[in-house]
Amino acid sequence: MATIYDIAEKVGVSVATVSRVINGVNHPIKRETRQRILAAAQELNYRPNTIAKSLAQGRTHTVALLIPSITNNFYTQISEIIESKLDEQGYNIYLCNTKRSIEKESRYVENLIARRVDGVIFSPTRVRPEDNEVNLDNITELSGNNIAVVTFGSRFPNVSQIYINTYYGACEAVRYLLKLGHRQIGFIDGLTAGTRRRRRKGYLDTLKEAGIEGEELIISGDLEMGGGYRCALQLLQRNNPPTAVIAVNNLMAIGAIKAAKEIGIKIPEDLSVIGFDDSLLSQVIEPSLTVVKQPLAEIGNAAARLLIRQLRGETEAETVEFNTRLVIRESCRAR
Amino acid sequence: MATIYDIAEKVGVSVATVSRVINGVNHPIKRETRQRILAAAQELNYRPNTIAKSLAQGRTHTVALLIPSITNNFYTQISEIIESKLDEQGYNIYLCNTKRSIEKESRYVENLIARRVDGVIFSPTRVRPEDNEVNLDNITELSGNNIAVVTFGSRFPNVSQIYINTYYGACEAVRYLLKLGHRQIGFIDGLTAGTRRRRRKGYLDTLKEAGIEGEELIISGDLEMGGGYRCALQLLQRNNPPTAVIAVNNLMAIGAIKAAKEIGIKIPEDLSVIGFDDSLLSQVIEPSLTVVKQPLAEIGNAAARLLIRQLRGETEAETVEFNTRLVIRESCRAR
DNA sequence: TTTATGAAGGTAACCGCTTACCTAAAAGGG
DNA sequence: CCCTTTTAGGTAAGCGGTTACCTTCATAAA
Repeated sequence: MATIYDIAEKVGVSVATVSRVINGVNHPIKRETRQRILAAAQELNYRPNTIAKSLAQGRTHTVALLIPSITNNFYTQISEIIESKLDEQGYNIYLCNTKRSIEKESRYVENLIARRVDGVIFSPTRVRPEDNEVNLDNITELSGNNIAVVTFGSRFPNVSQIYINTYYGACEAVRYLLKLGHRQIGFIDGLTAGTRRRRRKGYLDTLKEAGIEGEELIISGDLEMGGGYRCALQLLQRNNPPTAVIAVNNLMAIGAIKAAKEIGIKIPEDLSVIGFDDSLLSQVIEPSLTVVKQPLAEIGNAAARLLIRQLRGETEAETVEFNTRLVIRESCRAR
Repeated sequence: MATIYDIAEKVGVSVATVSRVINGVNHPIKRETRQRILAAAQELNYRPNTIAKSLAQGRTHTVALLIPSITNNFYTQISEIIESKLDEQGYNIYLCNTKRSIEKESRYVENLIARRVDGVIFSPTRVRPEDNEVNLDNITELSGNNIAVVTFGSRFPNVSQIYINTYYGACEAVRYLLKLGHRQIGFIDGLTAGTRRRRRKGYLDTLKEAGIEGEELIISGDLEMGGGYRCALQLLQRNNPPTAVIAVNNLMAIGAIKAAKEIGIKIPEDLSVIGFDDSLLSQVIEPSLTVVKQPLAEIGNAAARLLIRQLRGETEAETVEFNTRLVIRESCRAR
């Protein structure tokens, strides 16, 4: 494969001149020389070697997207925006799917440091609340090695991040159900901590304001449809079952609807359901699902923007906060 | 950031020795020296520089996933498998989302050559049938620059590829509908060519065998839900509307169901619907959708396997073929 | 005419690591 | 005891660029 040395030799100039022409740097070059160099490059089918360039310049123009899932609509929507924004700015993206495994996440962090990525957009995984520190280690390792970091989905000190106020989203959902006359409101939580803890808190706080204890109607499952299904079955088979249920993501909400239908509970007549995260699924299921929607496009845009800001050298951490929006469809009814 | 020179100096050995220890190459090293080097590496918080290594070795241990969409379930399912297999083998993955833009695809190909990726898993985009050549250019450019290539979703000569026999999938779908007594079977196609042409051919061939002309019941739209919706409306508002309809992907099938419902056509009583590609959506929609399912996990595994094979030096192109499977749910009925 | 300035290009060190080839001493073999 | 291996390690030339610092003219200004 041709190098700038080959071009230099062919044209009879030095590699410095070739490099300048190829990169269009601000250095005077005779028009004719430039053209001869470009012609030679073409003829030799020259391809710049980004690896060598990265080594020399200490910048790779590569960033990583470190996320818990690439099949979940929430992350794919955000990823699509991020990819498009960063591609525009000349960055390539490493796809790092942690599958909610802390080990894999840590391995990837090591790997990304070794690969000298310029930045990382990171949605950390936590298996248990105590794992907070593990993740902090990963983040401080990255920043400590001079890698720009933007996080979302968790809060960390001194890191640029996107914060989605799902606490109020949960409050709004509960308030809506209270207004519809529900008192027994179940809550289907995830097994892991993370921001979902705040949804649970919003749920509990709002109930308490209304003088209701919610603790015993909380149940946890994995974040998939099956989890929602199983949790709903358990909730609905109590002797004092809820008349409404909130699930922390939309797969679990769908699972809950499925479970209810199967045991003959009509939605929304007998049971109101609210999910988090919007997606086609929520619109396609019958009845269509009322959800607490997170602004995915904005989140993706903001993440890309914060990262680019840092890559340009602005160093102070910035937090961007977004609110959720309750999208009312057909899965809730007054009782 | 510490380099092997720093370690060498600290321990009092040459960089060659350090390099050998760090990489555990097969070269005798005194146990004590090894330990002192490892200790020094630890102390200096040494991180190997993959960039330098790549430059020296001429291999980047990086591959690219070049696909038309990262929000479409079909690609995300496959991508998840590919990521996990290649990660196991020590490869990082560039996420390249072409969004079905030939320009973006070509830009990415240039970029990937410049970045000296070791391989590419490529699902090429074609906007029109004539664009075949454009894509071939991309593929020959890649292989011409000594980059391993595995394609899926299109057929190319002399390239390792996954071939999904959607022709027979389409035939099977049509046969199933014929057996249910349908004669007027509509076909909702995509606007672009690609493998979908084969589905159309399967549809037409099978109808012809049964002595039916299908041409005039073919209609094309974009590959999204809206496209399916609009196409279905047009088909159903003819004066001799179809009693069954096949859509080339599942989003369009869902759109078609939505359209039918809206104009008061009952599914499956008045209209049978079959989609391609399985996903949660197909199961969640009511009635649940009968689909021609493609074996996504197998496709992903095979793609990764074929690529790894090439990365290990086996050069002859290999084609792996998969068949689809008709998953019968509730969206079709005999008439 | 002298001097400063800009145009055009060259030189070579450096980025961090790999690795073919070399050296020297110790161990083993007959 | 001499010769061959093996062990343990060093030397230095790449890999393909970038870029700070020169040099050499030609031109313009004084």
